[in-house]
Amino acid sequence: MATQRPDLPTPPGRKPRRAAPARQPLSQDVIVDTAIRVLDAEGLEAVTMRRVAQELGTGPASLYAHVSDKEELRELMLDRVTGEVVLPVTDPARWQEQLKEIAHEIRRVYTSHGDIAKVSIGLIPTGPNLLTIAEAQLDLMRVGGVPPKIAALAVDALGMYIDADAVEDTVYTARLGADEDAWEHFHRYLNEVRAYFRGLPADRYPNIVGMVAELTSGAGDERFEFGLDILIRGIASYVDAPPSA
Amino acid sequence: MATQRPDLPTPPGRKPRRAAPARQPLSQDVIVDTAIRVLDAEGLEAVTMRRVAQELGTGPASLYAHVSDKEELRELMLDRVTGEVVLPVTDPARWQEQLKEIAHEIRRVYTSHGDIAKVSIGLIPTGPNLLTIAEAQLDLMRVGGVPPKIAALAVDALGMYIDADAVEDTVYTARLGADEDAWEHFHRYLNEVRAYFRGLPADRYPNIVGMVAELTSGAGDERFEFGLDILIRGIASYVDAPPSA
DNA sequence: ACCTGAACACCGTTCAAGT
DNA sequence: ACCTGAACACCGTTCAAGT
Repeated sequence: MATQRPDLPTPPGRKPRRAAPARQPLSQDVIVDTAIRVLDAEGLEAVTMRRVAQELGTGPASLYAHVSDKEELRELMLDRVTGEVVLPVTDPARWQEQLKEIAHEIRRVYTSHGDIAKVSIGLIPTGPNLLTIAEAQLDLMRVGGVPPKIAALAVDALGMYIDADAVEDTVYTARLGADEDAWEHFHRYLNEVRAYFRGLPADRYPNIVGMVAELTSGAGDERFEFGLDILIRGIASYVDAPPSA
Repeated sequence: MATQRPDLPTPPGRKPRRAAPARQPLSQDVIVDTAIRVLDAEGLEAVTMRRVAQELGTGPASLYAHVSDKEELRELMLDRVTGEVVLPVTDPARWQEQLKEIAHEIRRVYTSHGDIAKVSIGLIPTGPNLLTIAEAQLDLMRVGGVPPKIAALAVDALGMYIDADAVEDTVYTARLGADEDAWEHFHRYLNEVRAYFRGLPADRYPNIVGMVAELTSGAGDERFEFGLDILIRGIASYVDAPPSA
């Protein structure tokens, strides 16, 4: 590695080999790394070709040798991130609980990476890490006795629910930059919504007005848990009871 | 209206009152109208401030007198579109079916307006039309005996599912412009996915490889129906049986 | 093969100036 | 009050040219 002795200063008149070599040789990996760093710090909107290139000390055109376009970069980011999801070993006795554990784990990983869930929505999962997750979910439903067709659709429905929830979580926390106290801002907004609902004409919206508390409660984990429960109950209802349709 | 006699040509030397008056006086309504026209024809991405302004024969700056920013315009578009949703009159005996009917109706309206569902995802519904839909859903669950807390969360979960499905539907049909046969393109892509799944290592992805048919079937209505069924079954499971949590 | 500068055809938003 | 031109600070992508 060291063909040079760094303890001696460069002799006068000797030029460094290159003016300013890019710190790291460009590659798909370092591009995705950098993009994720920007994502974590400033959200998906900040991940532009130009911004990523700048972060790497080069121009935007240089990225196109390693990534076909911005959409591909986003999908590569998603698959990298989903690699952080830790999956349980299938335990037939706990298939419903483990299905929930996976959902919680995906949610944890997504919400720790800005609004990456936006990339996932409406995308057929083909990246290796997303496939591994689907495989684990299918395995749990198989041992649980869920009919294959239902299981396939359930993977879809679960994915949609997790994605949509993660996006919702980040929309309000990421709407304002990281400089403001996002959580407090969200609560202020929630209070505005509550007041707005309460002020609605009760004759036109009797159910909404009568359920303001329920509609604006559980902002986070609790709400997610309940929705998940609805889904898992629905899935479990097909065990030994084929769909009527 | 006519203070001028249009059958006679303008006398020489008489100038028309104004050089080229904008066809319609600018207003929030005509801006939203125009934006939706662009959405229907070319999708949400094409709805830019500049494009809408151009369509109205003016500059982008002119829109800011009627709309605070692009995000507000998008939300106004969403609420306008949801006004097309036709709601059933609550029939207690058919609450589950009617809940499904509403879901289908929203899906129909969304998919007929490009990828407008993208605006809905992760947005607390506050527009009058979205509130009317939520009110109808809550009413059905109330007469069905669903506990209020579950009903509130179910509105959320249903919304997420419908939104995510509508986005998925449009991602692949709208990805290529309207000039190509989008449906055929989608089928070709689906076949690629099938071949890709089939070629996966069966020892690592036994469930996926063994369920290729189920995983890539029902592209449209059928898949939506099944997912909806899972959700409604889950919701119904709470009737006279409070949540364990 | 990989990288780059410069250009092309776009963005959202602001603001001083006009009517 | 409403509208506008011009400007500012950005975009994604292409392409001929360099090494």
